[in-house]
Amino acid sequence: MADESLDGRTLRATRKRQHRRQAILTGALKVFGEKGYHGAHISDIIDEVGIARGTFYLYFESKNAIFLELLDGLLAELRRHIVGVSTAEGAPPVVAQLAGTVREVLRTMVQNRMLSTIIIREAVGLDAEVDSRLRAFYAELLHYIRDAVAEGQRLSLIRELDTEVAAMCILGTIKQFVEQLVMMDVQEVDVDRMALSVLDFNLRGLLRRDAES
Amino acid sequence: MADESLDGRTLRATRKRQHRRQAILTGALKVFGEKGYHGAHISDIIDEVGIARGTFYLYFESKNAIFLELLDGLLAELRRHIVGVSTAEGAPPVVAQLAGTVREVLRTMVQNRMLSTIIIREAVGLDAEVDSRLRAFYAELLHYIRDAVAEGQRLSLIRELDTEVAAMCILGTIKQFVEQLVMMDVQEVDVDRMALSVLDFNLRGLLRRDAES
Amino acid sequence: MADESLDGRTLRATRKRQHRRQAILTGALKVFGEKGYHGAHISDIIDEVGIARGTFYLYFESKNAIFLELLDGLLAELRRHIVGVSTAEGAPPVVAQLAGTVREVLRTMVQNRMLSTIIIREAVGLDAEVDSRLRAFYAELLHYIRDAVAEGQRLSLIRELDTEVAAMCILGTIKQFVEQLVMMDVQEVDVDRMALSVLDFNLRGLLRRDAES
Amino acid sequence: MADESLDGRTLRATRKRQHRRQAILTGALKVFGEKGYHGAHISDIIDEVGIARGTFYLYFESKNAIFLELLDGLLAELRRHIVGVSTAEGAPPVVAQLAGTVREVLRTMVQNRMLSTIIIREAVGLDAEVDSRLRAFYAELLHYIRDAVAEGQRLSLIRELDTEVAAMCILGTIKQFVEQLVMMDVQEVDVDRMALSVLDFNLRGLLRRDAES
DNA sequence: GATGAATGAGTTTTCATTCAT
DNA sequence: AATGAATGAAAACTCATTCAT
Repeated sequence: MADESLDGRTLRATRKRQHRRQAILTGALKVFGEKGYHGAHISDIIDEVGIARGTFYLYFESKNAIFLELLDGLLAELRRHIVGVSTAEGAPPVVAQLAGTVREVLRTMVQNRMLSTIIIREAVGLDAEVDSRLRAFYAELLHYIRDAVAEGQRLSLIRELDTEVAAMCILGTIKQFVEQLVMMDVQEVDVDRMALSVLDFNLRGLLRRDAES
Repeated sequence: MADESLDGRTLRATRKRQHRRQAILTGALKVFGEKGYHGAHISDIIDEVGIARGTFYLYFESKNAIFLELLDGLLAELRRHIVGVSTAEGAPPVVAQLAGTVREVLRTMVQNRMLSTIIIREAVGLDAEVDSRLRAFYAELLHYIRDAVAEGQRLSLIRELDTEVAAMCILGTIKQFVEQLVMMDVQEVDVDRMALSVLDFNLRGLLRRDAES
Repeated sequence: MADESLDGRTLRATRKRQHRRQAILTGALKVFGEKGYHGAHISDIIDEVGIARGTFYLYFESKNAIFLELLDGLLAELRRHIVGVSTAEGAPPVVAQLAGTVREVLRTMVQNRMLSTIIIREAVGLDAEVDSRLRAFYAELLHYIRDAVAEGQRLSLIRELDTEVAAMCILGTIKQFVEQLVMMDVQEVDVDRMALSVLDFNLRGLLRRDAES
Repeated sequence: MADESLDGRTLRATRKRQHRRQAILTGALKVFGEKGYHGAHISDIIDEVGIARGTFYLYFESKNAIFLELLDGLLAELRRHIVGVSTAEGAPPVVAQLAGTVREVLRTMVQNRMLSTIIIREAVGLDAEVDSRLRAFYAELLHYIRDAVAEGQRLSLIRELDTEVAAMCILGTIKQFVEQLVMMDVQEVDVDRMALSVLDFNLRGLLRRDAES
């Protein structure tokens, strides 16, 4: 009996702990999103969550640490959606795969509107650690895009061009869309349509097909 | 004699004042570029310029004020290069005009590498004032691009597409290039070639011409 | 049965309580000895003992209270070894009694190495209470030594000298030895030999016997 | 003219700076002496001196830094009085030289009553830096005393004994006297007489000359 | 005008103690 | 009794801005 009740208690305590930890993360996310990293003070976070000063430090080591954790969370989620383009038989067309990735990245960032703002706008230069993680993430992203483009070339879907330049352009268009989406306080955005628009632009460019001739 | 010498003195004093003011702006630009807005302290600026602490406040009202002035300077210079697309007779082709603008924007930002970093990365969220100026600038830029695209459509150079989306994509590609250029510590970059690459990407997209058929 | 078992339970509970109280005292002693009063945190003590934070406060009122209790314990033990010099018939020679006391004091402090460190180095100035107890203890000690010296003079064993000064010197030599012993991490020290050395120095001084003539 | 007046101004400014620096040191000394290292807060020091919080940090890097400076000052002054025993012809007798050193050490510490308190009681264990300087100082002191004792033995002034033990005993007696002097709030103490008493005790010990035979 | 010493509000972080479970 | 999460007062330190000289 004792054991069971102890287990129950411990379990409940652990859950409560996790719950509060999550509450602090959520509050911090809101505050960071509203005020930016430098404008957000520990005081703002604890006021938002409704906890005492010391309680914050019971769950996180510092302002920087909680920010890093939020950042890591978002980057991890983004990475989950960035899966290499597959050319296996039966796999969807490369372009469709790309469209899927673009759509998921946009969707994730719109859902994490507040943190995305910071990632895109403010995070660079905050901190050596933050910097290096962001750099690494963007490098991965560029690498992924470059590979996809190269694969498209191998399949003769994509024309001859500098894959490096193309990757940068694509990344730029995505970032700009996220920034726009995040700045607009629109709750419901048709992310799918947007992803298709971005992709369409990147695939076909501005010119009329016959304008080049 | 007295009058003349006074005039002379006043003149010289005014010139000296202007000169020093400029020196402080230059020093601040360097420091902001190296350390970012929050990392840059008044101490860093006065050390860089070689003036006393109080002197800084004789020329600028606050840290924020000098930053705003630098920002305004860059935005003004950028605006000078963003001239509406002309369809007057004898004007260069629209595409060439666009290429020119892209080239000048890139060139200006690379030349003002340090401040550009801040505009792209850090300035948003600093301050209501800074924010609104940046928003206004980007809005103008988008507007300019949108108009140019629309003009291209009117001339049947540009295919049917959402000019809003196209403008955002183009802005995104440019920003990404600037960020890349600014991050790389390359002194000499072939901005012209880059502008052409960006333009080429934006004009033609990724796909092979015959891949669509 | 109920009564008996209740008594038994009460008894067992009381014993357990005493046992745990002692465990906390021991853990605190170790921590205080290693880190000093200010460097020792309640967290260190409860980690050392393996109890919860709140449990500590079930047994002791405060950090200061447990420190005071440890201090009192050591002082009481030291006092037990400081018995007045006896001149009763059949009593050992005064010098031998002195030697015994010095030996016991050194031995006790070396055995309580950790607490002794604090008494000698850090305890003064911590707290009015701690201060007054230490002052009282040292005053007693000085008094004891002074009396012993005076007794030695009455018995014509000890030369004419200021007993106050002599007592202070003797106390000083003992404290210095304890400090040295405690600083050296030697586990086994020949306390007896040391006590004899100290005593020899104090009795005979530096000079050659014939150097005075 | 300008140069001269500038020099004058600079000179005056420098003097004022030195003066204020000294005032802070003095205030800190008083506060440290009254409350001990841990009990002394920056707030106490700035209240004592009558300056703003930031001003303190204009002159000293941290609480630890100012304490270290005070400590170094006292140790330096003490070292000035600890000059090796000279056996050159015409030099004063070794014992007289020793007496001089003891007298000067006592005098210096009594004059720097407040800091001496901390050195003797509290300083060990404060900080790695403080610790190592104190250790070094005491090691020097022991070395000096040991050498003096050995020299006395070479000159047949001092009897056969363990110079290490003797040095520790002598150091102990001196420390005890300083502690006593510092604790007593007596303003005027006959340091000379005390130094002679200490020395007499250390030289001749307790026993009557004829008691040993 | 120039100087730089002085200011003090504001920020992060620590840790002994309390209290609901 | 035991637990350990929560508390919040208190402390060190920063830095944009002011002001007497």
